[in-house]
Amino acid sequence: MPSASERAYAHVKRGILDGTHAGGQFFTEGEVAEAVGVSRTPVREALLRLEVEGLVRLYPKKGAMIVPVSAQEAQDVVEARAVIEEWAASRMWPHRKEILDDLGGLLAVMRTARKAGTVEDFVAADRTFHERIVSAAGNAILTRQYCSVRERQLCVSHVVMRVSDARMDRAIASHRHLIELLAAGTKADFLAATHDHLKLAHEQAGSLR
Amino acid sequence: MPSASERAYAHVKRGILDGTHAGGQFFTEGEVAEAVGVSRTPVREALLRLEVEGLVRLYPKKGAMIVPVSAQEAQDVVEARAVIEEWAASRMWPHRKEILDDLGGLLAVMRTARKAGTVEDFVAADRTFHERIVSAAGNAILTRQYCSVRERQLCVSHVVMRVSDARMDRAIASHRHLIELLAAGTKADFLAATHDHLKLAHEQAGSLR
DNA sequence: TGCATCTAAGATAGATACATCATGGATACA
DNA sequence: TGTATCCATGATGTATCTATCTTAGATGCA
Repeated sequence: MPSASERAYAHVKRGILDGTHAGGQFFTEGEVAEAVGVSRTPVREALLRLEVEGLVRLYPKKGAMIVPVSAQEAQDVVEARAVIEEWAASRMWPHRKEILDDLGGLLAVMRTARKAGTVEDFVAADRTFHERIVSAAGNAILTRQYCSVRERQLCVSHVVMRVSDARMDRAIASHRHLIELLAAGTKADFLAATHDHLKLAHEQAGSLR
Repeated sequence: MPSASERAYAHVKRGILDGTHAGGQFFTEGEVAEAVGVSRTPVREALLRLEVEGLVRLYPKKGAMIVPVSAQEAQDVVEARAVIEEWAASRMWPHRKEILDDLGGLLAVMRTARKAGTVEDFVAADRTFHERIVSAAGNAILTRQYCSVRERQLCVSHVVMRVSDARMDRAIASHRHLIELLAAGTKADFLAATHDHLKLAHEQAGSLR
């Protein structure tokens, strides 16, 4: 059984990420404590972690606010992704063979999720796909920061758009292309494809404002 | 007067950053609580924040350990810096005039600190110098991550090397050069100079292993 | 001597109690 | 009626207390 503070953490985070609680909304420690069925102490720890991650903002003696997603932030998230992913694409190139199988498996998961219509699974596989590439670049610090950015992007997604079937199809094709290039392409082509892949996300974020 | 939890946070962090407490060292909440003169509750919060930042690692029911700096991590820190700073250099170029005065002031601070031999001030000014450049690129997420990386680099520095007079002189020259390029150089030259500036740090980190 | 087990000390995790502070509304006065 | 002040309410910040868990060391047995 997970600890009380972890349950509180997961509860609040889930509420934010799945869009149940919109940005800008205020809430108190007591509310969370009662909802989760623990005391305020573990809730405080959970909120603290969430603040460091940038999901909530704590106002001393007043309460907690879910950080709203601004148009600016949507852009920032996508740009941060691009900076790290494009660096990673170049850096991981020599190690590409080691993760090809993993990536193929994740692409299969995406296909399955597409057919089953389980958007959650699709998005998760997409995230893992790119995380595998980034972690293959071998820098623990940047990998960690990348994961944090992707998580933040989940909140943004709820504001910006819904994941449509067409979008999933395009994503599948794009990921398949990336795998093909890793398996039997040139480094330059792979970098270009990575860039294009991210440009798509950039344009989508741009549509927010 | 700062809150109890902030005092605890500052106390522990200072101990780690200035090298008083070496990496790998264990300590308990109670020790910190007694040293700072507060109860264990705010200490817990402080340690939690420090764990998220990656400075300490908490072992459930056992205690806290100061994360030791490995050779790998020293490399990772420098590389993370380079990735963000080189991106920032390119991105902030159109806005360079807005921060020139600030940068000049910081260079002056570095010169003063060099003469006075106050290494602390020198290092702080150096950090702020680069943070200004990164924040001028206008991405709040990457700026935040950059600050976190730089902070981590402080721990690394204590392991890798001491800041010598010669090193300070070189740093001052290098920063002056960057300012000159921002004031009246080309973008390409500035990017190249940024790259060189970071390569120096990279080689220093390489000397750790 | 070597190993398994038991026990006691000490640390964290969590709950609860209390102090402090911010805020909104009621009240008194001009 | 408008405004300033006061107070009640409710939230956080901190201290303290209890339960649980980990582990080092003592103890007993082979």
